[in-house]
Amino acid sequence: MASLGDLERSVMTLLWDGGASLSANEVRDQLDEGLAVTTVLTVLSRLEKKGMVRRERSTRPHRYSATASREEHTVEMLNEVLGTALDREAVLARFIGGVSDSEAAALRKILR
Amino acid sequence: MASLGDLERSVMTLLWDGGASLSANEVRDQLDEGLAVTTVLTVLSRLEKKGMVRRERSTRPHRYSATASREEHTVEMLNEVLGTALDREAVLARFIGGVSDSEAAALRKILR
DNA sequence: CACGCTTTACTACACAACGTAGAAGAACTG
DNA sequence: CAGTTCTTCTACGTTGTGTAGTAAAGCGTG
Repeated sequence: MASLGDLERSVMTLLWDGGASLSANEVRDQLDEGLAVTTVLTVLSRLEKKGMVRRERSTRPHRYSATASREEHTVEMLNEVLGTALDREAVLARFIGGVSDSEAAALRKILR
Repeated sequence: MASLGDLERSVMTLLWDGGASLSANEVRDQLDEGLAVTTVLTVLSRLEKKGMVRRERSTRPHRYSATASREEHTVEMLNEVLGTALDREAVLARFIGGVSDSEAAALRKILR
């Protein structure tokens, strides 16, 4: 449902990491791929339809921002995947069993 | 990379949950969607190309089985998603913070 | 207010993934 | 060998994505 194409992901990366909202032109410039603005506009519209981008229509270049942070989005994806499991605990166990030591330490703290 | 279409997922579900290997005809019958066998064969071939299905070519109806268990596959997906995170710990923290109490308890045990 | 510049909307096309299946060829069985 | 069963190859429609042109809409300025 929230899978992203390459260009879509690049755009989201800008919106996620930049913090501030961007106009289509700013996105195009920062992408630095020599794309037409209309291309960027199309992608932004599609991302808006997917609910990943919010568009400020009241300003005159419309400004776009991510509706969720990168972390929130990633967590959503993780939950979507976990939702396909029959045995959630088994999956979680294996998944968590595979993280690094420092990550495991952090998790122990969280779970306490 | 390992995303599945609806039919592909249905087929994998049969192979995962059935345990044993299946022939194309058995898959078609168990799917119970009135599909042509050739349709099932195409899907099985595509799943084989994706590395999710193993095909026994030496027997005469070829028999198909999943190369990884459902859990293994799900964990793989989880790791793929986690791999897109910039701050893995932050993502893990939020993700784990959202699981149920009993799941959290199970994880505490795992992490000990 | 009219004109030109900027921005947006609409439409379009190519390409890949997937669902779907027919036609034809290969293999087994009696 | 003939008939039946199974597999391969090819194909077509649909959908998602990358890409962009054209036209329409909005805005600033004389």
